[in-house]
Amino acid sequence: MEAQTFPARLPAGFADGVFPAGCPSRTVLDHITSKWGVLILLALSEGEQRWSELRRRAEGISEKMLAQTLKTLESDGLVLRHAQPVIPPRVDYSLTDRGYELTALLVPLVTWAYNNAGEILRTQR
Amino acid sequence: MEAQTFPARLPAGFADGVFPAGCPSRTVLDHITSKWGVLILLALSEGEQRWSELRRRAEGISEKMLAQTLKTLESDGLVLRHAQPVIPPRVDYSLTDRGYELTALLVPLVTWAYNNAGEILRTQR
DNA sequence: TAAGGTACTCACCTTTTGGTAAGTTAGGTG
DNA sequence: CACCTAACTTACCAAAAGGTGAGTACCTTA
Repeated sequence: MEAQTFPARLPAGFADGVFPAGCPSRTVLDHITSKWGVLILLALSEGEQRWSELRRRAEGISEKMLAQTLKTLESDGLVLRHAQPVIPPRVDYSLTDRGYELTALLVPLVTWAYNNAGEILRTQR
Repeated sequence: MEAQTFPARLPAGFADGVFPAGCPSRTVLDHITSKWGVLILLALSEGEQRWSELRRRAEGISEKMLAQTLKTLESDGLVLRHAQPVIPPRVDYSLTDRGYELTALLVPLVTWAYNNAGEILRTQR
């Protein structure tokens, strides 16, 4: 009764059970699990949207953080920025294929948080 | 061609596409997507572990953050703390059922990050 | 009697994160 | 000619996160 089996298994790279400090996946994980990153990715999972629309959806985000978050996600190849040279400016943001791949995993997580948040906070001491 | 269908759908509570600022799920989401929270949950998904073992696995974590993270996860009902009254002290940490439910969703996400991190960072600019 | 082992806590300080408010761009509109 | 609009950028400041090193408990072993 040594090797118990659990439902979900970590990738082989973590076979020793250690999550190395300098591992590139830490950086990426930080981006995609950041407070605002999650919300923006989720919003975009519903389709292409403009800057102002994203601002509205991720309630409470500042312009600074929206800009910063979008830049990070874009440079990670998760979000596509399509700027039209019109005045006033119009910029549409959407997910790349990689972004869709990711939100497919992110949505269940957020859904779980949404469904369980009530009971979790209610039963705190 | 108005209502495009995407692979993953958000819960009905977000039907308007807005993620409210005061929503309880934001708090829970912050806990479970926190830098150290993810790592601890993942480590525990491999089975019960002692304090010192968790410290080793979540490489780079300080004792302060380990204590803080474990307290948060425990009060969220995700982690179980089992202290044995021996000297020197021995404390075992494990996942609750709710914790396992969560890691089942978390593991695929981290696996994705692990598999894609290399290419994401390589193709930056 | 002194040192060792484990799981912490605390005070203090640094670093990072994030908010606020103002400024920028340039053509279209009154 | 002044103002509007949308999508930003910048400087400055406040708040939060996080690291460091010391201290604690207490029984066991040398």
